[in-house]
Amino acid sequence: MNLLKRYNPQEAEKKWSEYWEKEKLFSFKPGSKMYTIDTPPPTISGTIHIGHAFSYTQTEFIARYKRMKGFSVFYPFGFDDNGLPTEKFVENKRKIKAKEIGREKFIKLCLEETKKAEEEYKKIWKSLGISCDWSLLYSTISEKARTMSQLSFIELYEKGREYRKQAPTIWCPECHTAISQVELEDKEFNSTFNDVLFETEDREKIVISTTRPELIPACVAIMVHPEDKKNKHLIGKKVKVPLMDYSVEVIADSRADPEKGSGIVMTCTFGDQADMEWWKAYNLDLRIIIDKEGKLNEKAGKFKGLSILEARKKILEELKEKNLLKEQRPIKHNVNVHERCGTPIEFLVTKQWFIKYLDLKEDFLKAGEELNWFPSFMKHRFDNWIKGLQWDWCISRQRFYGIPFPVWYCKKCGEIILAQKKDLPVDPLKDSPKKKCKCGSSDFVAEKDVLDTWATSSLTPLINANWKGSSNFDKKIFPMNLRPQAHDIITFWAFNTVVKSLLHTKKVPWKDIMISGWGLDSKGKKMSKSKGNIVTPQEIIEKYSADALRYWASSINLGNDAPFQEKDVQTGQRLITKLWNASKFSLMNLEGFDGKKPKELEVMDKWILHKFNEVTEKMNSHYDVYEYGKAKTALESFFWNDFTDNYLEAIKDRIYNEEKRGKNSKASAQYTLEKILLGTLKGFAPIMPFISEEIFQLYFTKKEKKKSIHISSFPEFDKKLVNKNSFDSGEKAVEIISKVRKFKAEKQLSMKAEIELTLEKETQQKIGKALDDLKAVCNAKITTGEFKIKTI
RNA sequence: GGGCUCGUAGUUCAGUGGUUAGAACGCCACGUUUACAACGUGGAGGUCGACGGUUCGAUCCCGUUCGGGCCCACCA
Repeated sequence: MNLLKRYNPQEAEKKWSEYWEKEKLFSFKPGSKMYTIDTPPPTISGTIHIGHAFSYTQTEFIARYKRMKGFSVFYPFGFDDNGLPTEKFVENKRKIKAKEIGREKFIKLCLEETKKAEEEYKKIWKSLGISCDWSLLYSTISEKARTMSQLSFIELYEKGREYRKQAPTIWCPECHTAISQVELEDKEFNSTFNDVLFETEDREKIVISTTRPELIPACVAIMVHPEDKKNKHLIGKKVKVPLMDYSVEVIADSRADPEKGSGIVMTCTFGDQADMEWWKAYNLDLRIIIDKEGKLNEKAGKFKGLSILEARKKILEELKEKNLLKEQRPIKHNVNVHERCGTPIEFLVTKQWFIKYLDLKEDFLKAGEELNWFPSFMKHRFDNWIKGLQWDWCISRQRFYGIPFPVWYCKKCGEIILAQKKDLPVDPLKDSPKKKCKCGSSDFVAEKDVLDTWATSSLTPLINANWKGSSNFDKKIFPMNLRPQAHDIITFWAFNTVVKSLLHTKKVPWKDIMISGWGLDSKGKKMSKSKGNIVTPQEIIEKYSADALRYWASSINLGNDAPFQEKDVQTGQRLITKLWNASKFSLMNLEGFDGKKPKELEVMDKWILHKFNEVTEKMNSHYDVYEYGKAKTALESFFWNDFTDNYLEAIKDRIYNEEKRGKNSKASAQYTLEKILLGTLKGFAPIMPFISEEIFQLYFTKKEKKKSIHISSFPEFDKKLVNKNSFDSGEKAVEIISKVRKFKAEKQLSMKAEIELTLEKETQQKIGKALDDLKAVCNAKITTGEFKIKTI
């Protein structure tokens, strides 16, 4: 036993990590008692920070706890390695543009780079001690995921849930690509509100205020509120669009706010979401004047070729010249921009694939009811999102690196041709349909779009359950016990997974959903490369240890965000040192102990067993509702305050002075020490797996007949250990000890200094046989009388 | 504007309808004690964001309000 050595976390963590892998400790074996986890696949975007370590270790605490509770834990790992974030990562890393080097070459590079990045991610996750089964690794671009994602597409098409339609898309003119709503953010701009004069067919001048005069050539209607006294006489009239030679109709719609500007709105295709709703609702003309490069096209007449900002300037000049610009007021307003480049987005109309689901809102809300939410209030976000849904799910993206649609179109008749299920996965650009079209033609056009990555990542429970279409999959794995994830993607990942699961299996995908917060920088701000405030897990692991980092992550209540403070990691490191030292003391004094329970246990021993039993009960009930932080706090406080500060001090006399105190009293201490140390290590094992394994392996492997603490059994509450009398005696003794310590500290005495301690008869009776331990700890002579402490 | 959430010691956070509101870090004093100076013992430090209400009693429950955060909507 090498107990004199100081604990070296770097060495030990590497050693145990390799050991666990070699022993295949965490490999999943299906059994009768299973616990299945739908692990979030991190997006491959090149940046890993401490926030990732924060949320992934929280799942990990649960996985390790459940394993020790005897569950066969299904804990796969995955990567979300396609889609725009990955494309951007590869473009930046290789300093290329996807459009410039072409589809095929770009995909090749993406596959290369994601493979490299994944190895890096894997290394970090392993160094964190994440106990997933790496043989279950999945990736959303893998053949299996491509097959299932395409299968999902085909099945939903067959169910009549999918349609393809010309529709407005969010478009970034800077990046020349369609983007999704998730990729938008708000940015405040200084702008001007321009009062422009329009003229009705009967020569009435009306004022319309706009921040986007360049969209005047895209005007397709004018809206006023039906109850607007000032303006309702305009309804149904034709209005000439300034600078243009066409007219539009005035329509009544309650979404026009009479109090805003002049109360009259110009509807363009498209300036914002409201325009789209109006366009849809009134079947308006389509006048798209902005092209994919962000320039005005021929529909803008003489403004063709100008960029958006040039056109704005030019049109305002002309309006001024013609006296059609009544007033300009500076305003500040928020505009949706693309998060990657900060460019205000535009809406273009393109053909897209959709999943129809607005009719299923009630079912989705019901599904939310069926799930157990931890913490419960997170469910509100899910409900709130569903209630606010207004659009079907657009699942097509005009990108290169993603899962292709298994779809061709007949050149002759336009028929949609789907791939055969048995041929999946297919790449329509390389493969061809096996049969001729109904019309007899075999001339096809491949669908070039790729699927939204959420359309695939929403299948993770099905991918992991080896779903094969219809309801054919491993019912032991699906539905899963737990979906762990952070709160920012409740509306995306959690919601989309519920959608797909209901559509394919009519079941909710999990029993429980555990929502974690974010790990933030020390000021409580999100970590990002551009802000330069990233702290990586690697640097913290190197400087301290993975256990200490995990300690920090365990100290936050479920669902809360956590600013990263190095001092919290230091506290974890201190706990590790304390555990090592306390174990060193214990193991040194367990040498020669025969492991047998002595006939009678001493009072202080029964006291600590009782206390640990209480802690055990708490830990179990906290873990069962995913409150790992509370479990850790309970154990930590027991370990530090009761076990090391009081118990270890109390038994020293019995251990060191066997001849004076008797053989039984030493054996009693040893028996208890062994029990409590083992229990404490097990309790800490899910949070700090390395230090607990290190100490376990020094002494307990043979005793427990387990090759690792992580497959030993978690402490359980034991009725037999409840002992109210000994508990009361012990508490009283500890109370007196702390009074004595205070006395000595105030008198500036050494803790070893001898004193005379006067205790009332009643107190002495209450403390009972623990009085001998107390005497030794306090180095006191006991006399009887009114409570008093005196130096000698 | 809507939903949720947070506001407690210098800092980061626990916590409960009921004596005197806790921990860690930091600070101060003392102590070398055979697990631990990578430490121990003790101490100082709070109007529980503000205002009302319910209650015998509110940091906790209810209402209003102020301030921070997240999500959504708006952004003519």
